[in-house]
Amino acid sequence: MVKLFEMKLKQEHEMSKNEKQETVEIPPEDIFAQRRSKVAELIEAGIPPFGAAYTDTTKISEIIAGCDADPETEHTARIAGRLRSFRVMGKSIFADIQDASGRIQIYAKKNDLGEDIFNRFKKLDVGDIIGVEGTLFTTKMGELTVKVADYALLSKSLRPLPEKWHGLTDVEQRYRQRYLDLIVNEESRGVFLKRISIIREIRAFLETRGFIEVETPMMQPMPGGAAAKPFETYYEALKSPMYMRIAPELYLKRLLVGGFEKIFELNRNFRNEGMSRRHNPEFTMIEIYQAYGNCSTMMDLIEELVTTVAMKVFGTLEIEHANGRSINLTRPWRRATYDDLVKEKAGDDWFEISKAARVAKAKNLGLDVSEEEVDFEVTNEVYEKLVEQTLVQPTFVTRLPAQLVPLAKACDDDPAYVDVFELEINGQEIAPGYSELNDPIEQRRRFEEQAARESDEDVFGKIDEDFLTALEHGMPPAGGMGIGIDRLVMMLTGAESIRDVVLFPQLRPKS
RNA sequence: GGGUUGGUAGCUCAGUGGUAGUAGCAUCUGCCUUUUAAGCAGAGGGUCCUGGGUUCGAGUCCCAGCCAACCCA
Repeated sequence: MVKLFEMKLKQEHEMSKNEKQETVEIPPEDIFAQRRSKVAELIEAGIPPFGAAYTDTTKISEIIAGCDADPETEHTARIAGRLRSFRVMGKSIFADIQDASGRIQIYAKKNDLGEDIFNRFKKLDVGDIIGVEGTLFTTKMGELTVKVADYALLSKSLRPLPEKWHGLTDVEQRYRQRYLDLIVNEESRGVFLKRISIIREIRAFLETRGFIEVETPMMQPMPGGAAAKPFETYYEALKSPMYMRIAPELYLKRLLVGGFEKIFELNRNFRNEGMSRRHNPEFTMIEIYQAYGNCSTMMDLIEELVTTVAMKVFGTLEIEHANGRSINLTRPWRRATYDDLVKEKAGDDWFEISKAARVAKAKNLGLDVSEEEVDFEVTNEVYEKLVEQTLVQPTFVTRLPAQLVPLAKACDDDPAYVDVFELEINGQEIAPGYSELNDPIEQRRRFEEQAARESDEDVFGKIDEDFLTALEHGMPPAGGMGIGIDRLVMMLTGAESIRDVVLFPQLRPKS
């Protein structure tokens, strides 16, 4: 290893020599070239610019906490991180170093380090990753600072960090070069750490209630469980087309048939649709199924789940959003039927008047509807455009029209409605929940009906016989639900865009 | 897909039809041993998104395109 490294050093050395001969003078504005030449200088001096391990360090946050707790005694520190700022003041240098836990000032003094080490330290750049050892003191200005006794260059940075004052403001660059966003924007780093905690707490919550996490195929020969356009791929070995899943539902139900009773899967789904503030083509969803439960079992479960997670991660049920809205997650959440909510906006007589009257009324309300639309679509337009976004506080919308939700169980008292809910928070659908359909005959009928409607699109026209066969063996009655994790995180963190809660959101490839 | 706004130095941005800005940050040089958006002095750095057009003259006005953001579908 050492030998290899030396060879590499030598090679780079030769290379840099050649480069030097060719480029006599590096223009000062060419930062990359400047940094490359610093790398060459380091190699020449026998100092590896991309150093080795630097272990036995302490987290910066712990150093700070330790000093706060006991300010009297002298503390020492051994830390590693990235240089975030660098202030040379003649024979002394102040710099800030940042690790995953926090940021602390370091101070290098020529008298302490000696001329050689000090001059080498002076050649460091903002962005370099270094290790530092020293004692702690407080400056005149009262800032806790590590006085450098020794340091090691762990990785030279060849490219500059974003501008120090404005930071990284370009939205596109924040997404494309998320690592810069994470280095520079503490809020952004915070949101992702919150996301990670939310997911961890969801798992913890479900596991303490006896749910088990399962994994089902993401590549499926027939995409199902939702109405969405799938991504298509091809499996060479089988010489057959495959689809990225749009939902895990049909596989999870097979597991209910197989005797697993309380299951969940938390992972990615893929939908071949446009992207927007609320949509990323791949998104994270958790689906949860509980045998012998139903729709209201699921409502109770998600109320408890979301409030528990919010308390664990944020310590509060009051979520403040940037737009001044505040969301109160305190239980119990409002439960209202779909029809009642529509009537609130469109009038109590909405379901009694003729279809033509409904279309006219919808137009009056500013909706873009036409006579050709099926009746339930006109009503749903009212719901989607006028009702949904007004549901800021958590609301379970229940008893949806059967046409809207093909996979759920009908209500006992009226087969035109299904026993489901949609949980709306902050004007967004966070989670749908169902009393799952476990009647294989009815399920087949609905599939066939759907297939007839969509026969022009070959993928949807097919019926998942394998799934029906499973159902025909008997699936226990069950409650099921799916929670859009990205949207849940948006709601809990106050993020305005899904791109702010997905580390690497989908973007148009740069040519 | 439609509308709005924008694209000027590495970054953030000024720019009134007449040589592109004493701009800030960053970079380079010099001074500076408790600074902190350190400071002071100096230097270098430009395909004004692309292509047409109007004009004696276009970063600026017009048209088309590309890219992005925001809103709407």
